[in-house]
Amino acid sequence: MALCHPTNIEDYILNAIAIKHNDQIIDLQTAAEMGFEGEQIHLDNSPESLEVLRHSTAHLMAQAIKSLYKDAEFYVGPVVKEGFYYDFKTSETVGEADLKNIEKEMLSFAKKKYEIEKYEISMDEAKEKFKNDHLKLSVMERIPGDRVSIYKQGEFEDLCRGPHLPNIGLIRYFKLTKVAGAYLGGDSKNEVLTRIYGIAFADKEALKAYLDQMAEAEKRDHRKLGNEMKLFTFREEVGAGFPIWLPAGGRLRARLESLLFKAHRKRGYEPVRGPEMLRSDLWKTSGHYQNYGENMYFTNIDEIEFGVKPMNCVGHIKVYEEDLHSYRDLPLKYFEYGVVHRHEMTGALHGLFRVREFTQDDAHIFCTADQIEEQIIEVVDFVDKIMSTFEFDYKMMISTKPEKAVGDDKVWEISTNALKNAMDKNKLPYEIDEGGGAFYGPKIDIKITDAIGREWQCGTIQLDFNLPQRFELEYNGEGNEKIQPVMIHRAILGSFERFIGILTEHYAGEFPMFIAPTQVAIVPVAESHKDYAKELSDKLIDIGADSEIFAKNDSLNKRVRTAEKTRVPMIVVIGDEEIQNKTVAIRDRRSREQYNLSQEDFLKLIQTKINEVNF
RNA sequence: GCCGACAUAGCUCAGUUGGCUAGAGCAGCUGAUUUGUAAUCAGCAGGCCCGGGGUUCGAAUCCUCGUGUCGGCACCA
Repeated sequence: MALCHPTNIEDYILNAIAIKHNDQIIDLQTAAEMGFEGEQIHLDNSPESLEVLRHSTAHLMAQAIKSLYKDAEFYVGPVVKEGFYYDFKTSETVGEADLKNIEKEMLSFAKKKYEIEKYEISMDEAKEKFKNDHLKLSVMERIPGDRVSIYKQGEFEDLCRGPHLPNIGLIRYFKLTKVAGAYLGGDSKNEVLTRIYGIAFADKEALKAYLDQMAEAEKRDHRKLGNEMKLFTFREEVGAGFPIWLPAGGRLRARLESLLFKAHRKRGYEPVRGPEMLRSDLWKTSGHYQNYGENMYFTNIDEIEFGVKPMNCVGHIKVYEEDLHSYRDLPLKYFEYGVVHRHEMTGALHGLFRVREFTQDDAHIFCTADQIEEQIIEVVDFVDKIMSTFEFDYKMMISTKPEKAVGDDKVWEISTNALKNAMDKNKLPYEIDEGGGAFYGPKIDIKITDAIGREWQCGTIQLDFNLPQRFELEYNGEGNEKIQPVMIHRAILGSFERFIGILTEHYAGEFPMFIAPTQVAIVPVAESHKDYAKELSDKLIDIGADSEIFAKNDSLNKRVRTAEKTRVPMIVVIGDEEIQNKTVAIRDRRSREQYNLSQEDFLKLIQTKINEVNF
């Protein structure tokens, strides 16, 4: 297919902005010189088109920045999942308020409709050209070969491999979204550059849809909803990263805990509990003192140093040590809603997603090497049961042996294969994170995506050969020989804090009946109906449901509205009619319907809804 | 920890270039009203303007040091 060389912007919109050749996006500048033919890419919102558009928008932004900040030097400006960014440096401070100015400048450049030209020069020439930009020079250090391409639009030139739009006039619908600091090369030892993020689309509608979607996501932010629904709070005087659970959050959490408790008992786990602080000597034995001490909190009691636990393994090991064990006893499974403290860096704290004190649904399985696979399968199954109950999309990653590791290769191979087999047998997809395992063993991480697309690790399943060895754990084998057990460290929700945060965003606060802080809102029509409301409320408690009576001295409409705003799953209105007929008038939030039920059927319905979920 | 921004009533937010007694809506309290499915009316109360220090005749407002929060980066056993 021949390529046209349009003479005005409108023609570009009609014609291709780039072509796709052997799955590679080739811009017109490159195609013109190389004569490639291929599938046309038009300016639309396809991934290929957006890739080109956003890359060029990043350049346009750099052009605007250069024009506003004369001493600006530029590092890299790639296209990423959520748009694009450019890292740069200037002597002036760039804040959020400056984004509008930069956008304005970008638009005024775009109006000039500069052609984006491409030419190649030798590396030496490039180094001469960018000799005043030490950031660009450091980019060049990493480029192999001795020729580089330069893209030029108006006076602005940038070292770049492309692909780019043919003309900057095509860039119209974009927005600079955030300004941030970022370490050069992603390494905290390096200097900090200014990074501006932006987004661009082919048309106005797509940009608007994107911005609306972001605004929607913001509404379901668990920090906002947690505040509105009074689930939890943080207070400056209490300290950063230490959540306070309010009654509504406490009820929700208690429901989750009790469901999960039963689920563990069904699978043969025994509840145990270790102390909150253990002597530092134990942390030295486990290796945490040496390797992770800077993330732990320590205190002295009678001149003996104690470490507040950052995990529950050691406590469970002490449970294991309390008895002699036979191979016949294994697997042994201990679980605990273990409160742990970790010194997270201030900048890492984020609502309930990242805190300094949290409760893990933690368990340790002590088993024989032969049992690893079946135990993994059981845990993966457990995870899937819970994730599918909540309709979560989740992703699993198997992390393999890292550089720094303990245990011999053979054991690593067996355990890594055990993880892979378990996944394959369940036909569960997974990704491999090569070398991303813990130093004591490979692991499977379960990641859930939040309302704005960020991935958060929740559950984890880790094979541990290190701690059993360090603590010299053993059991008696068939021939009465001493054998070292294998330890599987696992958490399914990960932590109640993070999981409830994600649940809140997932349901936008509209929790399903079985987990909701309050199951039913009761609205008596008039004062004379309050007794019946109380009666109903008591009956609900008897079947394990929480309710709230809205009997304030307000209009009925107002109280229905208030009840609705609490996001309670079901509202029942009761008045003379209901009392006389022993019925309730139901308003179901999910189905948006109103209907009547006899009191008996209503209670049965609630009971069914609460009990229909088991993990 | 790093870069940038922010912190005013329980909540959401006004508060001009430093200058009157720091305001509003919602929530709360009191009264009237007793309501049939998303806001009844009236009144009242509510503030160490995040904390310490400074500049100034005068600071919610300017400077400084903390604390906390937000957006990223780095970190996340």
